Amino acid sequence: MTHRVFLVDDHAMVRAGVRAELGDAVDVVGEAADVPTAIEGIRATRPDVVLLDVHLPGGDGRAVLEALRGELPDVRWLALSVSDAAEDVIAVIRAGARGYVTKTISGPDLLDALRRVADGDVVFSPRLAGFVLDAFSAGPAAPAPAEEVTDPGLDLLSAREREVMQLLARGYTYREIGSRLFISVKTVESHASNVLRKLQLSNRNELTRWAATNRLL
Amino acid sequence: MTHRVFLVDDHAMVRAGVRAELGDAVDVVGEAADVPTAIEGIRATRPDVVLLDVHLPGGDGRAVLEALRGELPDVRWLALSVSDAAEDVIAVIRAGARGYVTKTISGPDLLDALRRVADGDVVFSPRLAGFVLDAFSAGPAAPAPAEEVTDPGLDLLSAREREVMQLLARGYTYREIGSRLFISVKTVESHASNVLRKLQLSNRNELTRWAATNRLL
DNA sequence: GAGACCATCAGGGAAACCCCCGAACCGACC
DNA sequence: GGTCGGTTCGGGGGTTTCCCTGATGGTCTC
Repeated sequence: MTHRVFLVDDHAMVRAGVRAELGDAVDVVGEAADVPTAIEGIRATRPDVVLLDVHLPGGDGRAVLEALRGELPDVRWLALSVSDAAEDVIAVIRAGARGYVTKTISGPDLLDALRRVADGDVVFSPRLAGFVLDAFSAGPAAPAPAEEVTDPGLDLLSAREREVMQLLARGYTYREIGSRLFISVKTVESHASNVLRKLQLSNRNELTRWAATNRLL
Repeated sequence: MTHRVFLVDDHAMVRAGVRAELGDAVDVVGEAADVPTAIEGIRATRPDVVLLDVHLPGGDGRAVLEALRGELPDVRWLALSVSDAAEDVIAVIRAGARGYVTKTISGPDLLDALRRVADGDVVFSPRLAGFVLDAFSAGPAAPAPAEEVTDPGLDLLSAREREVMQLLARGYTYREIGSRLFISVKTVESHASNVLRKLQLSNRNELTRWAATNRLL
């Protein structure tokens, strides 16, 4: 069964990219580039999931969500954004989105996330899960508890990968990590590559920042 | 005039390295590898400055300082550590040390730091100065005000260097920083190199970590 | 036993990083 | 007028990062 998806993003290229990546795996029932068009289109098509860009001209994507969540309780919302700032994530989650992924996500992963959200799961990019959970445990303002939280981030990594991740975040070079763990530089490269891919990070600086903000150092 | 210095560090190699680096520029009147030996030696030799490792077996280096500061008020203390954790720094400064440098410091810089401390100045590694000042401005528990604070860290950097530093810490590549600031990649390289040297960091990962722990992002 | 995952390592290559040197221009300061 | 520091670049070169393909062997599960 293909889920019915509505796209909201002000960049036509992004919408085209999402369409191309998703292919026939889902049914894209409509698109919108701004808040009014999105509200109208979603109201008309009643999709299973709305893939919602957080930053839109003429109001946040959150405005769309808040305008319709009462009216269309069966619609699930997955936030899509370039931003990984905690405030953006938490704001849209509090508004009612069932997930939040960044635009660095791969096509297959996006498809998987859409399906999970449509099925009622809660989905985050691995690197975001940490402070989303922090925010929920700290501030008791969240209404709906998550049935299932996928991608707890660290749990994606094997024990060895976690080990390498820590040393990467602490600034050690591949060579230093290798001699510290008594493995070759090439093995460290493998683990590092896996870590970055699994956490959807593109280089070790993002890893360092991620680890620092999540107090994993 | 050569200052009389006492070394406290549990690693013989570190003590040997300090001796070698300092050469005849100072008079090393004694060494110790643990707390009791240090207390005894310092009491016997009454040096101008004690170069004190923060982490010692059988008690912190702070124990040495607290045991002797009342008895020997003329002795100046310079903390030497591998740690740049805020709590370590602040604890030993509050205990009465007149400075704190990490073991990444160069020989000439260490000599300079020792002389400054012996002369009554307060000396920090540039990257530590930030949160030391923060701690003092936040918690008013510090007894002795510093006559002169050298190396205020961020203040070491020019305006342009601070700008580049921020973007570096945020993970932008040299190329991206260049196009964002409308300067060439080579100029970015120059600024980056200056930033790392001035903050005594060896690569941009350490910079990212430093900026993250100091909330400069 | 086949498949899936993990850990280990290799070769190769593009890009980025970091440093060395030198140079030019400019403004401030003595 | 000279010196100093900041900002702007260039050449050159070694190191590091990151990805690609591919290979081996171990464990675990179905």
